[in-house]
Amino acid sequence: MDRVDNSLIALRRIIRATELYGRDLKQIAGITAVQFRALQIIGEKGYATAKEVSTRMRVSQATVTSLVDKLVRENMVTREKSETDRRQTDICITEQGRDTLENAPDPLQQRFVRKFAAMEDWEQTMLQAMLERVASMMDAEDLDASPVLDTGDIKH
Amino acid sequence: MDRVDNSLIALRRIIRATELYGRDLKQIAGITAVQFRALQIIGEKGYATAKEVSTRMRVSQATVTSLVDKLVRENMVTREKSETDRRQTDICITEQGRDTLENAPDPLQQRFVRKFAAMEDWEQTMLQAMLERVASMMDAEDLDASPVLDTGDIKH
DNA sequence: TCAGATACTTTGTCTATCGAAGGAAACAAT
DNA sequence: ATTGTTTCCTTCGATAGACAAAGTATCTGA
Repeated sequence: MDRVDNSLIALRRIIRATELYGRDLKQIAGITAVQFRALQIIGEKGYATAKEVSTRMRVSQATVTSLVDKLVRENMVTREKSETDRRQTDICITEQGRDTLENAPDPLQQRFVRKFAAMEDWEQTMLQAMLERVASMMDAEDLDASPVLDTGDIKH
Repeated sequence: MDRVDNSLIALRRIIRATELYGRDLKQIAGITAVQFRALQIIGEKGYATAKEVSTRMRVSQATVTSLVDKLVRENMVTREKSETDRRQTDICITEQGRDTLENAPDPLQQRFVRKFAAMEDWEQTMLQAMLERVASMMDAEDLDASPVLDTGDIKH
């Protein structure tokens, strides 16, 4: 009967771990988790519109504007008026932005990845299935998950 | 090979769901997730010192001060000088604070709890085990997990 | 062509968070 | 006792993230 409770507690611990990691990242790498998420999205194709970032991160456009302001100040990205639709602004990643993307530390994921790799094959499969199950239990809509674990793609 | 990736994506979705829920809570219930966490801790015994809240939430005392300021403004808690150690301030929950604690909506947990309840017995057990496993994969230290799912204990 | 939609920025406001500095009380050691 | 240290809390100033509302520029469909 308190399987639910224990499951929820575990969930809290997981979420908490990512929160704390976000704070570390800020201190260590000089970029915040949120800025990093935005940078990741921009980095995927090398550029992105504000709208796209806004939609994918699920924040308002105003928020994206101020986020991009900071990234511009830090020379991670540049703004360039779109040629095709002059209402749009392409936010383009710079060399330095790429650099940051590639070199940001990701101790949290590494910890996960390391332990994951150490598991038995069947256990990995099971874990994946379970996590996906929980995810669909918790997010109603079909969310774009990318903006969240704060920490870039996995480097194997 | 991309079992890790898919697992991480699922994890991101889970975390994202809790983030979005926090924003909803704020709009609907007029209290933010963070304030709610603090209120929960205070509510456990009916009172708590700033230090205790700070330690358990893992934020600075300065943060707790401003957090408590807001809770005081909203009549959720009161400050009272401790009798035993006059450096300390007891933060005491009020009637209204208790009320908020009891009546805050927790749609996210409810969604989880509902679906959890619908699962087979063996599946519940398995899920719990898996979540606990992931939690221990992600948090190095023995964290106090309580301040995180933003949303109070489960009402069965 | 022009009215409405769309994309973005600006402005102003909130919350959450921190570090540094400081007051007040408690404790410790002579 | 007195003096020095530590602990607890608050104040102050700063920053990030977030949003709403209002404004600007551009596009599109009728």
